[in-house]
Amino acid sequence: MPVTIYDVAKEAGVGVGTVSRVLNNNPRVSSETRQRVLQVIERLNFHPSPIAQRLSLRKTLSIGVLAVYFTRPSVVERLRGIESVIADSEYDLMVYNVETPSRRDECFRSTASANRVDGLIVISLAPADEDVGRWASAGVPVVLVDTSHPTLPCIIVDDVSGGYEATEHLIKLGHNKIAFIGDPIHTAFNFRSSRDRYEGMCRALKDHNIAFNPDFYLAGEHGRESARIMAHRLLDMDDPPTAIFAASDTQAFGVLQAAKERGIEVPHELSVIGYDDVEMAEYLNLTTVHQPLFDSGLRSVDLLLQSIDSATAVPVRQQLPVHVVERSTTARLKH
Amino acid sequence: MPVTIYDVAKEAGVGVGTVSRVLNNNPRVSSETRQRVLQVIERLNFHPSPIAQRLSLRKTLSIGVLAVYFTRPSVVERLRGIESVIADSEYDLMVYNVETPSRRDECFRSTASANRVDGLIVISLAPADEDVGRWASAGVPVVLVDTSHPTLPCIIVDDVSGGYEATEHLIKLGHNKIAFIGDPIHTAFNFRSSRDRYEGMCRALKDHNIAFNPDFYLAGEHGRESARIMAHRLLDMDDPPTAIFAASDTQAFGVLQAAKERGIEVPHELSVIGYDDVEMAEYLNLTTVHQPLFDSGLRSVDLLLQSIDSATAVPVRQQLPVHVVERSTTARLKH
DNA sequence: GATAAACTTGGAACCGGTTCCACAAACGCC
DNA sequence: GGCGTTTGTGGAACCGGTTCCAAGTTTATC
Repeated sequence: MPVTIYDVAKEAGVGVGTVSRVLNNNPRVSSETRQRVLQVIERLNFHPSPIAQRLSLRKTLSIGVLAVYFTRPSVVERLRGIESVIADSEYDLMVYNVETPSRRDECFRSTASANRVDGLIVISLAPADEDVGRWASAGVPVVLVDTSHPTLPCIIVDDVSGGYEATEHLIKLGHNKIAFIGDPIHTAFNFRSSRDRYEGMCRALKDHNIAFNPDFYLAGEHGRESARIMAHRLLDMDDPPTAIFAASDTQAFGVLQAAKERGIEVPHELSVIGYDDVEMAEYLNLTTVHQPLFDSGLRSVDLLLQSIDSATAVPVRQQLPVHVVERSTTARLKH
Repeated sequence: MPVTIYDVAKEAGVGVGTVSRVLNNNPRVSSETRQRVLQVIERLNFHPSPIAQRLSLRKTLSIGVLAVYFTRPSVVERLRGIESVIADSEYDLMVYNVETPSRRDECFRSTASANRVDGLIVISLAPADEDVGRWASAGVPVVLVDTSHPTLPCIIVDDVSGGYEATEHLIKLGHNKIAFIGDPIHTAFNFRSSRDRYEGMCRALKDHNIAFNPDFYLAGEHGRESARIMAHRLLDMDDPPTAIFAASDTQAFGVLQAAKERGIEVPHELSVIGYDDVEMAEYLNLTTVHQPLFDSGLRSVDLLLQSIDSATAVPVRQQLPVHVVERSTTARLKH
């Protein structure tokens, strides 16, 4: 039923090779023949089958993106960066969302066979050496975003120094009772960012000779609600913190909610700083650590397309800058 | 280099047909042969090429989602519903993001050739008869979400009655100076929802014999910032509205921002109601009209898979329910 | 023990493109 | 006019699966 290259060839009185050459703008076709073929293509409304092209070219013409919780604001922003580059390329974008370890393993495995995707971007998921080996032997180029591996190109931010800067910002405002709210140490996906941000915090405290009260470290399931509850725990203490560093904006929102619920005024009675600088952070005037989310997506595709073309994957480690964006949830304490 | 079905066949000492039958769990293979072939498959680490399968089966095994502004919270939520069903199916998910009319046309056109996608979900974009015709002649099943066409299955909500209910909620609280903030009448993508919600509002006012002040209708580019500015325009009036109905939660957030900037207390001095019930609405305690976003995505895939299987696309018009969620941005006026 | 039916199996044809090779025609050169 | 080169073209082979048909083998039936 659908029109094929053979139909076009027969109708135009030429061979299939010639039609193919016309399609691919190969100069070795006389201009009269080219005209004739183009007219037939137009008349029959012929569109070459992408699948047949893919089989023949041995390329899938699509690149996969493997993301955890792809509806989280920060991930969405990265995806937007990725999409913006892919839309202008010859590639299609396949999205694989991961919400369970088994789904992750399934995705890691299935993308590691030839002819599934021409390249893969993995967001926030740390692949094991075994996974990396499978991709390598299948010849699938991979770029990591917000996670890293010694042999793979990756786009990251320095979460340790982000945590350091956030903390230093609070210290400079005169705080020394600073609490941390973050993700569990052992998550299903082994996320590093919360831990790194915490480490940055510890270093900053140490550099400023501030002792850290271990009770001020709280970790729980990622999410606003969980952070809200943890914040209440902190504020219930006899000697509560005067500032809270949340490992993400989402968690910072939970902290703000808790403060509101108890009538604690932010920032004059409590300073709150987040991390990510998602769109809502600006709206809610949240002081936070900005990281270039959109840009990270954009660059990851650039890197991927490069390593698809060059075939020799050069492991590049691009570290993007972070900086504190001061808004109105942090301030010097009112005495 | 990659292992093919021929390699497996030769290694196992059988024909390719037999290997294929083993792969597809065809019962017409003796169990000894099956065992032998499976062992070879395991040993050679063979994975059938999806592309070759697709060409041979004449199916792409992927379904496309065409979304406008796929990072908008409401769209993300629909996508999540879509993804949750597709992840469990044999299909891959291809995402096409549209931000300009030319990109929309390009996507409409490119998806309408055979062998690109097995089915298509279109979110919030109204296809022209011409587009629908192209899909039909290419035999591509299409399901529409948040938009409709007489000959295509679609998942919608009744925006008119949503607007009606929102307005009635305000009226019952004693408001009769109610303003509307929505999208421009003529958008690049010809969105209907804002207009329909406005129409619902008009009907409710009429049913309650409340005259509508035309100055209370403001339309501008979708977005928080634009809504904020429009809200200021309303509140600058000599006789300003006591309640504002925003055509989306995002716009309602802009209204709340404006109120805050002028020290107007919500809800006692001004009531604000939104539309969509995105996640942030709950956090910000925004009274709004809930529409089942996740569910709309979910159902659209169900419908699509159904019409892929049955081949005879039964035009179904599923109308999902909406209801007002009362939170704390609407209240009776304080005198 | 002959015949039919059921079960297995191999392999060619096919899906719809690309590409390489062979060959013919045109051209330039001496 | 003969010979090498360039240009244009057709078509076979190939990409890696699925499926159908023919044929061989086994089992059931009388």
